[in-house]
Amino acid sequence: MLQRLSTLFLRTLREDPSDAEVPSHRLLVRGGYIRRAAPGGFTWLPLGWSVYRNVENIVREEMNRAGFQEVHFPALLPREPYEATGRWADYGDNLFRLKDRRGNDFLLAPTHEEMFTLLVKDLYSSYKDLPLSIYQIQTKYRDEARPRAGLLRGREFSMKDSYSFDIDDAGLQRSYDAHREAYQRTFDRLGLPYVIVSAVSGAMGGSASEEFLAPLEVGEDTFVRCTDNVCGYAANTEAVQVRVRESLPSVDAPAAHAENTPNTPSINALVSLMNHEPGLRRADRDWVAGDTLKNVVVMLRYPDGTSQPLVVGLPGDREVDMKRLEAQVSPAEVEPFGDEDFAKHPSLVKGYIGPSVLGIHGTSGIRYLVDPRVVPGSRWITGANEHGKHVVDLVCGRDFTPDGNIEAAEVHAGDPCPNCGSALEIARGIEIGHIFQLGRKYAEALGLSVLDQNGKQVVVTMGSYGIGVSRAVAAIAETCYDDKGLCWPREVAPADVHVVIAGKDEAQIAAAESLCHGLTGAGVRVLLDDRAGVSPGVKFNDAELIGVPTIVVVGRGVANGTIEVKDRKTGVKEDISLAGAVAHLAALCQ
RNA sequence: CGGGGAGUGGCGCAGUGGUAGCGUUCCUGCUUUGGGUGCAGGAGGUCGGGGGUUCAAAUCCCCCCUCCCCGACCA
Repeated sequence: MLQRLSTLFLRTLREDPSDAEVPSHRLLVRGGYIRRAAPGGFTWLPLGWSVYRNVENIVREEMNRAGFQEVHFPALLPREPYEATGRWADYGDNLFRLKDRRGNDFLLAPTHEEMFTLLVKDLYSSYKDLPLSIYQIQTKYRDEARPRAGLLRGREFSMKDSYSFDIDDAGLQRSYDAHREAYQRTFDRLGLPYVIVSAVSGAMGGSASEEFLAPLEVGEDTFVRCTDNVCGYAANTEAVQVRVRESLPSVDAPAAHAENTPNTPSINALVSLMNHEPGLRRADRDWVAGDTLKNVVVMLRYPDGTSQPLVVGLPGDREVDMKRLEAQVSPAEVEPFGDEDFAKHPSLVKGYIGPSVLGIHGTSGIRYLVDPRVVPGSRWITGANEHGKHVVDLVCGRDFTPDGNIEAAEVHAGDPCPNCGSALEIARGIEIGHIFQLGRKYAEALGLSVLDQNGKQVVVTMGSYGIGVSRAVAAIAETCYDDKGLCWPREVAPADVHVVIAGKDEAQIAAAESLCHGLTGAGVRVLLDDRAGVSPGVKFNDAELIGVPTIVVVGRGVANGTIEVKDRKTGVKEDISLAGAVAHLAALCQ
């Protein structure tokens, strides 16, 4: 393959586009790979499309290698299947909806669980047909509230989505493991570093799920992992399970007693007062925020329009993490509890809410879920449900009983690893893949079952697995660039070798042409900068911006029978003889 | 959706009521040819959209759209 810059549909930019912030967006636009075409939508130019296809092909090859078969669905789909699974409502504003000329509802698919389930139902009806894993590489549509960062979060993007179908849970586990392995191979080939983290399944439903995150600061996901990888634990913050003892040994705490604590609607004010008031001071040490039990009220809004209050109790040194809370209450959305809501619930005294009125059996009737650190036997200072008063020595299990636990408290760096107890660290990552054990949710909703060996109908159990293909292009760019431009791994690069003709000397041009002819004959993909009247400086800069892994300069060395070979990533240059150049470069490119 | 910033030629920017400018890109000619050559001439803009105020609006007022950042949202 030989592409000539003299005719390539390309214009590089001399300056960074002002609306691009993250490196991948900035450099892909500047290098002439993509152009913004719509809010959250991009046009791929020849160089970009070439990289995109390389990535797509690697994904495809690895799926095929694992024995998964490719199919292809429309992106434009009718409402009914999504109605059957409840996702027409659950997806909310994020779903692109439209009507045909008869007024029938359609959607642009955000993902295809329903259609795959129906397709298998359409064709298969026996356990003998299973297991089955099929996939597609398709354009997906999600009406994101805020598209951002170029290709990293668009409203139209390309995704490889696979679905597995098994007769039982053991089969699902095998299919899941097969996908997990295929994903590891895929990301290894793409040159993408990744961390596999435990995740929550969110709107997808189902049980076990893991995310593949490329650990990069520009990523939108926050995850924790065991510092120095002591035990290998890693999880999305949403999925972190706090490790606590079941209960504390029964303490000989005095009976709970209410105290006057005027003007202490905040934890800080309360702790400060408790430490300064002689009658309230603690003998052995100062009170700290972690001694208090903070009760946060929120309103849960469900997709059907109903709403319901919830109180989350947690140690006063932590805030509620909205992402973690929403992951727990999904598909409900969390809204702040406003003054008018307080007016409707007079038993809740803002700033002084305590457990005695909470719980579905309490006077307020509001569900009360607590952080797992609030274990039976733990002792707290908390609101007395009276303005300016708090209760001290309130013991969980003795003086109050919550309705249950909830993982909604912030995770802090240094918190103990749930697995081994060593400190956790917090990092950011780009979600490049996600694998789910869906279970039977979709098969049940859409009636996908097969006959087993005994002639009995068995509901099929499913998994779903996604790789963001267009996002992977951006993620790869993010992992490999410098102040001069992009720097692609060879397998995804738009070419293997970028040949620059440095001078206008006939001998140089002839040498470059002959070299390129030899290279393409050897199966090397070549980009040739044969632009006449363009100064060498411009060509060098463009070559570095475009980021092909090997740059060859055919210039004044030709007089001595040599050319220069430069590694884009390391910057290492070496002069090699023109005579052996094809063999040398072909070996370099494998 | 909340907070902040911004929309002027392909790209980067100036322009606070009076003839739309600069740099770059692009075209022509000469020049230069190993790190974004130099000179000269030229092309390219309904100033995000709509309404309003005014003799006159890129500029002032109102509404909307879009982009960027933070948060919320988000397989």
